[in-house]
Formats: sequence, structure tokens, C-alpha cells
Amino acid sequence: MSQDKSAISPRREEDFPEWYQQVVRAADMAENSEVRGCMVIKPWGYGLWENIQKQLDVKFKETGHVNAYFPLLIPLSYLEKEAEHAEGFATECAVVTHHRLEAQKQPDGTTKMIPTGELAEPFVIRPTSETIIGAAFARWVESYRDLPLLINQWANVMRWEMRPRLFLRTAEFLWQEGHTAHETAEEAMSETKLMHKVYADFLRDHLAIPVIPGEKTENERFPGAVSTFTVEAMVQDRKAIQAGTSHFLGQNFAKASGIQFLGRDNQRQHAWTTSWGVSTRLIGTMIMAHADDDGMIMPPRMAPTQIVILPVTPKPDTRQEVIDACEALATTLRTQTYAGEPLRVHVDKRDLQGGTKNWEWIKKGVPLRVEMGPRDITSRSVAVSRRDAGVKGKEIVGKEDFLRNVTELLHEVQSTLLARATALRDEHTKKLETMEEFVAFFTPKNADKPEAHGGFALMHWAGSNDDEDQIAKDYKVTIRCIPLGDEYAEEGTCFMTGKPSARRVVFAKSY
RNA sequence: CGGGGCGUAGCUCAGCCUGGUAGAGCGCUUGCUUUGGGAGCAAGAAGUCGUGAGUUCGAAUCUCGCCGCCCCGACCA
Repeated sequence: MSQDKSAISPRREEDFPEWYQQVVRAADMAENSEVRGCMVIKPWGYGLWENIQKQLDVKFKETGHVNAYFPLLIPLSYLEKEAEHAEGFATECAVVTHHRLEAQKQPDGTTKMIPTGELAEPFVIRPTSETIIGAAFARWVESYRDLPLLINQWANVMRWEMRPRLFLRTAEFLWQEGHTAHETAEEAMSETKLMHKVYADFLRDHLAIPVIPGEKTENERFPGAVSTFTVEAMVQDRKAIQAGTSHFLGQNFAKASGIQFLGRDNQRQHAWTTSWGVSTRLIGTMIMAHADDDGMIMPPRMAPTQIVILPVTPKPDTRQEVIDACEALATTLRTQTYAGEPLRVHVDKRDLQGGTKNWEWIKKGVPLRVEMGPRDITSRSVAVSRRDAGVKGKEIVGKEDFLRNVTELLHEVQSTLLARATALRDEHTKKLETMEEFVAFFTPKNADKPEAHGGFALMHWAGSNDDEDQIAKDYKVTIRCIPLGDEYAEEGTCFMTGKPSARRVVFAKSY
């Protein structure tokens, strides 16, 4: 066994998609289920989702939203109310057509269940809930005094995707969908932008992932939206991933669902609505952004367990003493807080070999590993390993020093991950001017076995929707967003049409 | 829906071309040894070989149908 063998095979540069799947498996976060396209989210993966929920929910509440829950099943006719929306989701809907089964005994003794009781109107398993929430809003809103309506729901949705991938694109996924209704267009737009910013901040400060906030082009817009805002992240194969979206829906859905109110001017009018969401895709994004060739690396703020304590028990007669000392250390640690939450500490008391346990936690990506054995008890020290540093790295520190610095250590790991992800993104973000440069940037050197290549190309753009489609078709590169920042505003010439352009857009290959 | 691949032990797969009724590694259980480390030795548990039919004395192996999954596209969070 060579010394520099990595825990995950293949490595990132050898085969990124396969590496990704191996990390998910090695970290024990999820597995494919017997149901096509649907995954089983295992505790270590679900723990991440719970932290996403907990921490985002605080932000939603802080910005005035409340949670509610709406049905899984949507009457088919509801989806027909908004034409663009209906068309957008038509090809990926699971449809419920029956409401009972009849048990039929077969000659061979087995039982077959035959669907009966056909529904007069089929239901669609929600691919998103604009229509059914819109119907509720229509009932709830009568006066401008009922507005704004600021609702969020944590739910599962189903989209019958052609090619599922764990966390990144599954047929069923977990998400939150915010739905709001407002008196004016301006108010709805500022809500859209507020939540867009909440997502960008959350990704950066909690997931340690920098994003480029921007607006989608018409081609990439949510079906039925007037404008769609996105946060785009770059992961380690330099592709873009849409990590969250916030939509300004204008009055489209209000008109489709009949959300009307009597205004201050005593005129009956349609409300202005928004919707916004992030999903379990965030977990896939975190993996692709932070994991390395030894497995997952959890950002401390999100890690289900931030510190794992590994008792080193070489002699049976000192075993209990060591375990007691580890438990005591854990208890002391749990009285401390990081980012406003008590430290999440686990003592791994399983009767396994130390090396086995150590590697398991490396692969799971727990931010800090702490080893304590008989000698450490005597010398009042602990051996601390940071997951963001080399796997072999281990620092012997005094226990008191460790207790004093532990939150700072977690903070450092968190910062390191953000700094790394930011450096990767910046290194592979290029301002390009010509079609030649553009094509070269996105063309792998080895066409048979493409290496990681490209990144974010900041281009001047003044093309049409068709031009955009053409680029997508020819190079598999799309406009990820029209970024909001001032640094992207500058006069230039569109690299495709030669027309003048006032702003650069972000082109990239994407998930 | 197109193109490729695959369904054999919990997992990864060999065996199939050249039919004779099941194997490896990892994992699991037990014992011994080892122990600041993903260890070693030994024993053991575990599979109606995706499914249905056909050919045959005999099918994991050959033929046909069906089902499912994975990968690469088109579609998408």
C-alpha cells in the first residue's frame, strides 16, 4: 500500500463524475434506492439537510416569513392555468390516476394488486407548488390589508428527470419553496431581491461557497416568471451549478389563480407574487465544492458532527479511563458555542481499530478529529487533526489550549474552505473578448477523455435568444447569469454579434 | 426518446465465447495474535445467477421476449 494512496478512487482529475459518486458513498450520505431516480438520504447526509433547514429557517423568520404546508397532490387542471408554466413542467410530471387497489389471487398463489377506482380528474405530484398555493392565496386575500402574504413551505417535490444523479438531480427531492404575494410590483421585486441576497449570503457564510448573484436570461428563466434571479457557484471541475433561485412572477400567477384584492384606491386588482427555493442540491454542491481525494470535507457550520473524539485504547485496563476522559472532554466542549449553536461533538466508542475509525471520519469529512489516549491523559494533551489539512497532519496540543481555541479552529476551517473555493473560482474566471478565445477556453485538450477545463467566461453579450441557443448547441455552454455587480458593467462589443454591450455576462458549462 | 453498458453472496465483480448444476476480493460473525492505528492468521454464515419462455439428458452459460439499473446526449434545481 503506497503512502500517498487516496481514500477515494478515482481522484478528481481522473474522473470527476465517478469521484463524486464515490465520495457520496464513502461519506455514507446517500444511496440509490430501488425506486428509479429516487435516493435514500442516509443520516450523515440528512444531518446536513437538517442543518440547512434549521439555519435557513432562522433567516426566513428574520425576514418576516412563516411556514405552512400544502398538499402533495395538485389537481391536473391547476397546472393548466398558466400556459408557460404548464409547458415548462409538462414533460416531467408523475400523475396519479387511481385511488384504490384490488387484490387478485393468482393461480400460483401470489397476489397481484390491480389499480381500480379511476379518478375523474387526475392529480399531479407537485413539481412545484405555485398553482396550489396560488389557489389558497386567492381565498386568503381580499384587501390590501391582507398583504403582503409571506409563506414558506419545507416539502418534497417530484420531477421525472431523464438522468438523475444523487443530490444534484433526483426524481424526488427535498426543498423549501417560498411564496409571497404583494400589493405592488416594487414590493414584490424587492422581496425577490431580498431572498436572492439571503441565498447568496447563506451560501457564502454557512456553506463556504462563493456565488455570483445575477439574473437569468429569458431562455433560462423559470416557466411563467417575469424575471428569475440565481446564485451560481463554481465547483471543482469548473462547471457552474445553480444553487438557488428567486423569481419575480409579476401578475402572471395572480391572474392564473385569481389572487385579487381591493386596493387603497378602492379598485379590484391582481396581486404581485414571488417564489424562491433551494433544494437538497445544495448538498451535492457542497460535496463538489469542498470534498477532496480522501472524501468529504464538511464546512464546520453545516457539519452534523463538528468534532469527533477518538479514544485511543491500546490496553484493556486503561480503556474505561480513556473513554471516561473522552466523554468528559465532549461534555466540556458541548458547553461552548460556535456560530450561535452548541458544539456538535461525538465520541466514537466503537470497538474498532483506531485506523479504521480515523479513516471513516476522514471520508465523512468531520472538520476536527481529536485523539486522546492514556499518554495524553497523563500529559493533559490531545492530538488534533484538521480535515482541511493533510490527512496525516496531527498536532499535539494541551487540552486547556485546545478548549480555549476550539471555536477559533472551527472558524479557521470554515474560512479556509471559503478561501479555497473563492481562489478556485477566481483562478478560472476569465474576461474574454473574441469567439476564438471563447471556443479555446471551453475546448478540452484531450477530446477523448476531457480533463477539467474552462470555467466562468465573462463575455460581452448582445445576442438574441436564438444566438444563445446556438452557443449552447455548439459548445454546451450557456449564460449562467447576467451578474448584478458593478464590476461587470463596462462598455464593450458582443463576441458573437459585434453589437455594442454595456455589461459582461457569465458563460459556463453547467450542471 | 437516441447511443453504449450491465443485471451472479451485503458491496465490487470473475465465470458465459468453448453448456455439466457457483467463485474471488472486500464486508459480516467467532477465536487467537496484534494495537497511537485503515494489521495478521484460522474457522464460519451468506446466492431459487433480474424475470418468463424456448433449445437440450442437462442452462448463470445458447435463443427470444419482458422488467430494471447505470453511463453519454436531448430536458431540468
